Amino acid sequence: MSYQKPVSGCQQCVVRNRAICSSLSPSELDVLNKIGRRVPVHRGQTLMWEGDDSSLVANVIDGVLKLSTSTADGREQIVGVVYPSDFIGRPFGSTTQHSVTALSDAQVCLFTRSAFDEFARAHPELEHKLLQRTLTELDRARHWMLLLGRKSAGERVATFLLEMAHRLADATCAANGQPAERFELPLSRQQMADLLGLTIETVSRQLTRLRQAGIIDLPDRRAVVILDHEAMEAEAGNG
Amino acid sequence: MSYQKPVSGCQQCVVRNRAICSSLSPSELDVLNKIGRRVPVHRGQTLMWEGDDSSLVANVIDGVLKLSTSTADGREQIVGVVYPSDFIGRPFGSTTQHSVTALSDAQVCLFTRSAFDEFARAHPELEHKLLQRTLTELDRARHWMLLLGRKSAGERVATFLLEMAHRLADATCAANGQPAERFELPLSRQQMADLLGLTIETVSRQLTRLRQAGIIDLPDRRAVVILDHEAMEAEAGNG
DNA sequence: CGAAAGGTTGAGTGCTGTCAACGTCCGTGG
DNA sequence: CCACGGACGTTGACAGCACTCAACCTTTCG
Repeated sequence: MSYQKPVSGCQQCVVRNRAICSSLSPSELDVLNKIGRRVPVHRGQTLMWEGDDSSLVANVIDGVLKLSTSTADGREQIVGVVYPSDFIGRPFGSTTQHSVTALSDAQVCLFTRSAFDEFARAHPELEHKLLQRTLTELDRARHWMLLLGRKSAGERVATFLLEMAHRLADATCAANGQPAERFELPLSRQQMADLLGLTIETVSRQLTRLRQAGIIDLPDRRAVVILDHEAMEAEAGNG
Repeated sequence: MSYQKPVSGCQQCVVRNRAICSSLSPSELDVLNKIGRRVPVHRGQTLMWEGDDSSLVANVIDGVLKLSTSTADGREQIVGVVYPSDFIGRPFGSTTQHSVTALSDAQVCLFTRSAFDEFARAHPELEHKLLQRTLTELDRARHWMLLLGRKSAGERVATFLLEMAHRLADATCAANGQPAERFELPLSRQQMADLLGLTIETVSRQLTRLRQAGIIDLPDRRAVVILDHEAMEAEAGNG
């Protein structure tokens, strides 16, 4: 991993006002500046490995990354997807419980865990932001457990697309004036399957079914257009 | 819900040294004492409802409770099981994302969220304990996602029994000198099914299969004895 | 242009859900 | 004390959804 010189200035950071650092004063930021390094991560590169000693933590500046775990025989489950301003790694703990891999080229602001832990202990406002973020992630993870434990393949795929639309959508208007949503998937079919607890073939079939039903369009492999938002909600099992 | 007089003394609390309150000095405990109330909860009673305004939080003093969510059409998923010294409720957030229901008669130390939030903001050591606990819960939830997304019914039941044994086991020795573990399940078959993302029939069949294979014994409806720990690990898919 | 990676479609199987009957345990009330 | 009813659990028959295996198509890249 190629370390670069210290972050030129947290003040100019694009996630300055959204990441947990937003709790800090300019002088505190200067200190943080000295212990963090901005590091580029290439698509497919794994930043942390499941089971490793937890020696690094980071803020995501740009790009999308996955968190994943595997069984002994190689079955994989994606347990989280993180976006700019999200926090990754396991502070205050000895081992990392899941791997972190870049889904797109990305940039992260990397800290050694020991330096970050020490800094965080001295800055309660930062810990508070981290607590809020962790509580939100826990709610999200538990909500996903409902999908994995109780939803059908059709419901899983529809739920996933709606969540992606919610996170990524460029709201536009179709020619007929009906609202439409288009976005680019940050995941391959295999990654969607690993997130949804399905196989690649089942994901593909469900997407085809939704397309043939006129509920979505798939202009290319990575693009999705939601044509009928109401039908999607029904497909997702939301009332 | 019947409120009782304020906790007579946190100093004497059985979870005093394990719950997040362990971060507090005697004088700080006195303050906390004034805003918390010890409340009994009967088996089956629901303390918080999914979707409600988050107006209460609590520490578990005694008993076992479940956290659960449901789909619009009534399918349920248990997303967590909490034990004495665990924290429940959603501080610093407006709504509760899952219901909390007692699996056994229980006692909790209840706070209004507003009072707790205010107290926590003023006591960084308490927030730090809460952060550690939340990070651990997040790791646990994400690990359970692997079970729900990727494991077979047999693996799920075996994994669940091993985790229960780990949490509850009275280590004993069988007559032949081989180590054995016996424990009482805090969950009914239906609740096990809701936790594992299975049906009650499938749980029952897998238990019968493990019993007939000589890997476990089921002395009565709620008791389990693990006869062959190694075989259980293999059944659980832990390589 | 060819190969490799990613994605779709089809045929068939099997695991787990559904529906139903039956068994067991326990508390209640005659 | 016994009869009854309800909650809980087990077992069986069957069906269907999702997985497996395989072929084929599309896109990308050397």
